[in-house]
Amino acid sequence: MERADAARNRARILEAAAQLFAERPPHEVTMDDIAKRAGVGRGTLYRRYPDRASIAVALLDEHERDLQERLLRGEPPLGPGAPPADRLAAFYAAMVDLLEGHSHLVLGSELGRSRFETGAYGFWRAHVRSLLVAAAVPDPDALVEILLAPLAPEVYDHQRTVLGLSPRQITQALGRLAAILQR
Amino acid sequence: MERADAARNRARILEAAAQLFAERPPHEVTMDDIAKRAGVGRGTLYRRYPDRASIAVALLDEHERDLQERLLRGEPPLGPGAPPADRLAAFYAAMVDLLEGHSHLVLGSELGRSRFETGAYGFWRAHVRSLLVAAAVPDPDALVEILLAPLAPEVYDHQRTVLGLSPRQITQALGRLAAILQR
DNA sequence: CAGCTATGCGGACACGGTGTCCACTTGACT
DNA sequence: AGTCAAGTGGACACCGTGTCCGCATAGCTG
Repeated sequence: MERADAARNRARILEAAAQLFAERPPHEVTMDDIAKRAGVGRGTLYRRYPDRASIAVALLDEHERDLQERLLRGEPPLGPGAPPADRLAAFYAAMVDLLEGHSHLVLGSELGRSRFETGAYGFWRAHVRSLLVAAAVPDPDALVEILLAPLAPEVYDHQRTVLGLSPRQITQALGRLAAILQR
Repeated sequence: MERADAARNRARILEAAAQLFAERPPHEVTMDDIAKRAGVGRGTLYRRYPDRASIAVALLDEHERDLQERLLRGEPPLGPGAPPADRLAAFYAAMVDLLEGHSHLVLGSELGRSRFETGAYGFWRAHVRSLLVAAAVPDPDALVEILLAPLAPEVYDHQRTVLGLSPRQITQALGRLAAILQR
């Protein structure tokens, strides 16, 4: 049972963090900044969010839930019903949308390798693995991570920012990757 | 023109760093540790290597040079002469060897996104891009990063350590990826 | 409405790593 | 041997982190 002031502060913290991640590169946002902006003490901040990553994860949570829902019960080709290759391509397209809209948040998480331990990643992994199984690919476990690797926020950011690729180009290239499942 | 003591100290620093990266996770190795182990002051260390990443890059340099040489002038399928798909598969296999042998170094670099700025990455990129061009793939620029993404040290480490995959399994899965070029 | 309790708050604090700076040393050239 | 610039090393100040504990207050109870 969460107290009213606790709930209010959590909302403040998340909003402050969202603002800060939007206006600066993530490694320049300190826990102190977030606490200050939220009008909250350090102790209060650390009580719920032990580090920057957990804040960004919380921020992304709703968007991820939404996509998860569409993967499980949405219309094909994203949802069930379409051939695995098409569903994978649709998944890639949806992830590009998500990265595009919230890349600074995802990047804010600075997850690095701990990215693999988030619940969301586990879900993507399970989803893609099921597509691989449906497509009768040998050794699906080995291929899953490889197919998810291009969705790493750092990779996407580099493609967009440094190389100047458009979301559309990236989506199409990923679509070519998804075609692997067609054999 | 480098003075004799400077050269000696550089060698010491690199050896100390190699030892430390081999015996501990990278984020537990501080610049101070490296300086201590090398028997060198902090100032001396920072003079050449402004951060941990640059040390790891220096350590990896020779191995990368070696692979670059084999890509340019070695026997097919790694070197020139074989079909693009085969050369890409061979490149993947060689990279898995490199990651397997020196993963703690690569990880030590903690490159994160700055990984894309290293000279070695630029070389991999140019190489794979040339294979894509040779295979007449549309929009090679968009596909290059995607094909290199699975070689990110974090991804490889996760596959090996957490998922318990063997280098052979990973190589084979990457080989399946390389088959994209066959159409 | 008053009293109670435990949950939550917040700022002070100690710690550890980073990077800089400058007085001193030492190698290389004359 | 003398000169001087390159190189050295450790002290120092700074910053971010995470913890801890006295205090406030929300929410329950009678």
